[in-house]
Amino acid sequence: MKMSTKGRYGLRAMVDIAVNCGKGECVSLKSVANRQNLSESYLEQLISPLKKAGIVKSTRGAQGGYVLAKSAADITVGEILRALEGPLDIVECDKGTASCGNASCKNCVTKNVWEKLSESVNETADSITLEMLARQSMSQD
Amino acid sequence: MKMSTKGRYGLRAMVDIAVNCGKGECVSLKSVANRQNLSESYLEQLISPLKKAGIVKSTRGAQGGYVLAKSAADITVGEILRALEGPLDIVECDKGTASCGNASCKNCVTKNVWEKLSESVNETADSITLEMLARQSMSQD
DNA sequence: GCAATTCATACAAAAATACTTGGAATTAAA
DNA sequence: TTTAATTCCAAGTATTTTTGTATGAATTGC
Repeated sequence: MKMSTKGRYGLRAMVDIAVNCGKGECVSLKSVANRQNLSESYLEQLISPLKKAGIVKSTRGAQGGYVLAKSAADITVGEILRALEGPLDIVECDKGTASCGNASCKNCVTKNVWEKLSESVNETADSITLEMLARQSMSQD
Repeated sequence: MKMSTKGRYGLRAMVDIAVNCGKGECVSLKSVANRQNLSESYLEQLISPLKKAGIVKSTRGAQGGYVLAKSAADITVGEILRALEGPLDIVECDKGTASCGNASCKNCVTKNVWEKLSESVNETADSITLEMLARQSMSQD
């Protein structure tokens, strides 16, 4: 039931990028790693799915780095976490036998539970934008 | 982000017990395991925390088994899952350094995110009672 | 006494997590 | 044009967690 470091570190990295690339300049992962006290090489792995999801853009080479691919107000926490962790479903119940015990899912009343939980997690995560977090972070410094 | 088999199997077992012990009689784990197609010895490990949490009662010896320790209407899914899985927190942020990177948690704007997610999961899980699930299950058979 | 059951604990295989390592490709700046 | 800084890519690895199994003791109805 716990979120892995992918989601935890990745969201922190996104807030860091949102805060530190205000003037069109991009930020290197190295600087993110230093500020956030994270391993740079591990961050590299986390940023990759974020790029594929169209959340950040990169420029290679010296002086390169990352910028948000769109406005922070248009990026939700849900979007970020799904890119990093896959579907935010507490239980994936579509395999039938896996959690139901019988292929027909006849007795699978628990399925409704997992669906409701997924719904509430996704709704909550989607209701928070990166801009909100960036604003909070900046008002603290 | 996924719930382990503890929560999945355990909740199914609880629904099974709620459905199959209507007349004050108790149900053996063996019968639960058979109906639900689960390993009996593994179920034994799952029922233990449920007993400690005061959700089921047991009687030992031949003809022994388990009964709900209180009315199914007074048992929530949240209660069951917390007994099985520990706190239903997507991230536990109280350790400071673990997810924040600095002990003072100064920049930990993500903490608010994890707290909101936890809140919505707990609220949703607590809004579903075992009675609702038992009713659904019985109406399907 | 015997069989059925809960209860307790230790062990083990498999899977997932959390990184590290090594290098290739790209590009701005010296 | 070299050099340093960076993204990008793919494996490899140690640790932890998960998902059970195995063994046996304790209890109790028949």
